[in-house]
Amino acid sequence: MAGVKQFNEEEALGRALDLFWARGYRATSMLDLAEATGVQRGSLYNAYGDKEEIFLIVLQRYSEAYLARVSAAFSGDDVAAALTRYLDACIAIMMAGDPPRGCMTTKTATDTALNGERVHIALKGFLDEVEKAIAGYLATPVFAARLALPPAEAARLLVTFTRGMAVLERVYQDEKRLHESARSLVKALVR
Amino acid sequence: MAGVKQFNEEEALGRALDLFWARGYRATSMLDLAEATGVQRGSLYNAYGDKEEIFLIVLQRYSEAYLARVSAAFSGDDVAAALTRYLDACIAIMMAGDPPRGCMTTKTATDTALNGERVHIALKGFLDEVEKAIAGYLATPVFAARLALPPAEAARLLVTFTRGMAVLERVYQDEKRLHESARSLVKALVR
DNA sequence: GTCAAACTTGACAGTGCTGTCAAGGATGCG
DNA sequence: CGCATCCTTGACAGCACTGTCAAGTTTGAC
Repeated sequence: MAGVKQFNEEEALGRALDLFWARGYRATSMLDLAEATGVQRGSLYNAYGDKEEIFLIVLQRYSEAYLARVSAAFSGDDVAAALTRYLDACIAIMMAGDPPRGCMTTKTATDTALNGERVHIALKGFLDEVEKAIAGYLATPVFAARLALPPAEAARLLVTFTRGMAVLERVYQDEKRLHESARSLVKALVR
Repeated sequence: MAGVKQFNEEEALGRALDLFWARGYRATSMLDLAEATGVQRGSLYNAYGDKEEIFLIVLQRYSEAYLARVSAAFSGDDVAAALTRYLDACIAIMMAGDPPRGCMTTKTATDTALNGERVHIALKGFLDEVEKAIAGYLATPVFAARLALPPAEAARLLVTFTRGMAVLERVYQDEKRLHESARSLVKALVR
């Protein structure tokens, strides 16, 4: 039972993501991770050093998947439809799981901010990327023409708003309510 | 040193509020509260039962102060100015302290949601009240006439957006950025 | 003055988490 | 085959927090 890595790293990191997602960074202990992945605590320390390192790896995967969904939403030439698709995707991401797991980055961001400098920087990087991606899509002339705001402002507003939805999801756990708010935002944003 | 309550309850609860505000519900321990208030841990258990009880009392005070600021913002007959005052007040509340303490209810709401059933219900009640109050002010004809959305929708959107600002405050700690986003929202919301 | 009630204090047991380490076993290279 | 290397495992020390409690002290009512 030793000599070479005994566990499937892909699978273990996937399970670690699920756990961080469900509980947030701080509320997840190494023991939790060990149980969820089936890998002994000592092995995790040996392989990754500490919880922060595991989280950073896992956030990278999360980020890639998230950006892919953002990209998928901004297709076609109807801004309102694209924005609605994007916001609905955000809602779907948060409402997945039983109980719904919410938004991993929002949970972590509000986890007293000082979770560790590197985690904080990684979160900032994630939001920067999302905002930049959205701003890029919205700058398409066919989209920009119908927006009530310049693309960059609209992108920032959307990022802020989706974080707000993540908070309200935690409080109300009411998917319908989130969709309604999302539609309101689209109405206000599209001329 | 006994027989009758030795500590100033007003002052102790005020300090408890400061601590919950700075750290969030979960990250604040009874020991922290004891140190901050100068009241022994045992005395706190004796007087209030447990942390949840203290938090509920303290949230009530917070809520009253918050609603008073909301009310103050919605004066005059210029919607854009009123909304800007409200959002600026939210920002001011979050940026106070050194380091800035952020938004207490947002921190607590995202603290893994299951902080305790009563805390959860109290948070819901707080947001309901804020939304209701804003919707009431926005329903004033002079305000409603210039909104891009019905008052109820606008109120819900504002609540969601301010929660989002609370998250971004944690991530970027950039007051200017928050004011800019706030101005964007006002632009989108006022016709 | 007496006494029950109320408050304070320090201590204790129990739990859970972290980070480290030594011992032991498997592996693959030379 | 021999051996250094790498991984696993269980254990340990240390720390922080919770909730409870008994003992002691003060108070106010009678």
